Amino acid sequence: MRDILTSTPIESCPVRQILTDVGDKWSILILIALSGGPRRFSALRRDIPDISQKMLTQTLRKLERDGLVSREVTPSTPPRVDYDLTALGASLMHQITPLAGWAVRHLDEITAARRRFDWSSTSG
Amino acid sequence: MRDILTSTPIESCPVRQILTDVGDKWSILILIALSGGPRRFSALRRDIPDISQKMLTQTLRKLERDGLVSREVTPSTPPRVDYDLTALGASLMHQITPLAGWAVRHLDEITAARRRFDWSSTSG
DNA sequence: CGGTATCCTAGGGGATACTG
DNA sequence: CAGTATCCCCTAGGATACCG
Repeated sequence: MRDILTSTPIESCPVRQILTDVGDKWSILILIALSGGPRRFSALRRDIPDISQKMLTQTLRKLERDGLVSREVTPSTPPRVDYDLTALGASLMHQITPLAGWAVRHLDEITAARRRFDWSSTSG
Repeated sequence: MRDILTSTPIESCPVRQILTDVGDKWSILILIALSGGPRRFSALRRDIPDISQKMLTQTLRKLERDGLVSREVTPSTPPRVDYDLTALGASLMHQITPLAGWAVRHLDEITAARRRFDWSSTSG
């Protein structure tokens, strides 16, 4: 796998692309929220209480641009916008789920490692 | 899965933790390089040509702190430092590999979606 | 309701120089 | 060789205000 690094320009490493893409502050949270089914803008705001309106819009646009999320506008008054995972987005979440499982199983281990590291830096 | 969002404080969502952790500019690139076997500092610099010395050190420290990477110093002159994946790091990479496969298989699709999005934004 | 537009700041990350 | 230390820039992202 290491040859990915030399065989392709770094910028185009596919793993890196999706990890940095989905690794920003809000993307996965939105994707997780949408994995429960379609959701309106305001519903997403409630799902993720501490996201700002700006970042919700901005991140949704990015995910839409990537083809991971669909956006359907109903031009009523007041307007109504429904977001949903696309097939591509759903298939990505299918990959994320085992990773989520790993994270849950090993979070304690990571936390413990951090404590050890910080402790031995401080005192030893 | 959506209940992760409400059942726990957002900050502690485990998936988010590892994704933002490994989603920074250099982490996966280093982890990928190390998944080929142990590697010296200077070898990693060659593997990832455009990383700065500062960021290589800094990112390695973070990964070490997380318990994903081990660091072994041989105090010779000149000094020698070997980095390697820990068992935890290797098990993480085990989860990343299928994700990498997905990324490779669907990168074209994402790129196409972006072109469509950018095109329809520009022209109508 | 579902957005823009504007302003502003914390910190990620590069370049360069120095050290044991 | 494998790092610190310093400086400096740029952008992700928050707060606030306005709009159809």
